[in-house]
Amino acid sequence: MPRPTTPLLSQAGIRAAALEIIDTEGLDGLSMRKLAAALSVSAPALYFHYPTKEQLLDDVASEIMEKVDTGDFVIGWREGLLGWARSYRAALAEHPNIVPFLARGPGQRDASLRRADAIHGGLVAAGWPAREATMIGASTKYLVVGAAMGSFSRGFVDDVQVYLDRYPALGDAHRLREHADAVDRDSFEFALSMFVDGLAARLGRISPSAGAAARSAPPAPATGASPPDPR
Amino acid sequence: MPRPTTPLLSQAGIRAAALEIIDTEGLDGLSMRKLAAALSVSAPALYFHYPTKEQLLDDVASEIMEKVDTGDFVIGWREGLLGWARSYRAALAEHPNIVPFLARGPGQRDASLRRADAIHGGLVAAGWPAREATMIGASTKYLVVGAAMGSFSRGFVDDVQVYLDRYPALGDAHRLREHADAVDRDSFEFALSMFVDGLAARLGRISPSAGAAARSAPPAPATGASPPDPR
DNA sequence: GTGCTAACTTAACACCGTTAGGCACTTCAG
DNA sequence: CTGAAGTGCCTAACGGTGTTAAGTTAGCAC
Repeated sequence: MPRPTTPLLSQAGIRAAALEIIDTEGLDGLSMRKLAAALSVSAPALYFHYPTKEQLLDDVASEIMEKVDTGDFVIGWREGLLGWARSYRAALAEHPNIVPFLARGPGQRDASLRRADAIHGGLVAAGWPAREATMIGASTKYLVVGAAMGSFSRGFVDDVQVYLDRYPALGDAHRLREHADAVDRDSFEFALSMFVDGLAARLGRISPSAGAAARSAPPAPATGASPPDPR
Repeated sequence: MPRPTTPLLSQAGIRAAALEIIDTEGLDGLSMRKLAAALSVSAPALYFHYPTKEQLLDDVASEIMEKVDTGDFVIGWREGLLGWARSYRAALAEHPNIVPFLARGPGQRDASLRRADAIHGGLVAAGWPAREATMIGASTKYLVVGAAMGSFSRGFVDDVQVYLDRYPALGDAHRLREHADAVDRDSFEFALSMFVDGLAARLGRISPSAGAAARSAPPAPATGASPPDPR
């Protein structure tokens, strides 16, 4: 019976169902037919609400990225960078299966640009040259995305392998995954610390006042940290 | 006419053709039928040489990874780490389209383990605690893979966008890609320096002798840097 | 020469994203 | 109150995918 009294589908409902399938069955486990079945509907019905699967995944990805927080830059560049990196990683960790998709999509949405701008502004306000602020943003993203790939999508597990080979006492086979998770979590925090330490030393070199300020209290209130909206 | 006098296919030939398609048409552009056509053969013929497309891609990926070099650890941990990271990134840069696939594949091949072991051994020989050596290896990989994702697969380009928004003089639209490439290359080197600087400072703290040695000349010849073959 | 295996062929299966066309229901114009 | 328009679903179908099954013939061992 076509055309039901009250609509069966909505964009939000479709996104939610899609994300659930991705979480439980992986990215490859999501097909339009399976998604439709989960919503008790025929596959083509979805195309009335989303023009394409790609578009749907884009929206799901954006929804996930909304949990990324760049607010800590008002405290200081160090805090801002750490807060951003950790919330970014946490967002990806909640839905590891979608990470491979994120690696393709342009992600050029407004929200994405706004975040990039907050980061850039926060760094420049703290005394970083604009060019280096760009590179710091890119570098941090490399760490997060790289960690997400390594940890969640099960690729590149050789480090863990070697680790376990070397300490067989820890290597009860059935605990491999949780050990791998722990190693990855620690490695991410380790990388982040080393990177930020390197940054702090450099900032002290190129802008001693800003470097010193960051080492004790936050610098002058970060007004002017929000440049004009890009685009 | 089945069963030709001289075999038409070989694993190496199939891999080469597959990589060429991936390079020119992208990862999605590779289908078994198209690959077969490029080799003037019917699609099922490929299955006589490779049990599955996944397996074929795995082999192609391994071939690419063979150019990764971990030899510089005999000079010192810093040189070893930098050499590894750069050759790793270079290998991925040569075939950017396959990077998204690398993010899934287990890569638990022997060669991969041997590399991980060389890295671990080189770091430990230089005075790093085993646990931290593991994390350094993982961290470096995060940087390389994250950079590969950001640069090559065109995802996450917002940084470049903001950069260009801020310096419109540089932003001749037709040069966007080359600017993006430059920003990414610089950002990778920047991230690597900051990370290694942070590491050097830490090593100086936890093992002053090793830290000092690394700052001047290489330490004692790195014999004992090659632990038993894992697995 | 007979039989066995290797290396291909064509046909076909089940699935995929997506489009075309039909049908019942709601909404609004006159 | 009637009729037209449009909405939200349906089934059928297209061209594509990875992969399997079954058939055919060349080369080789005995």
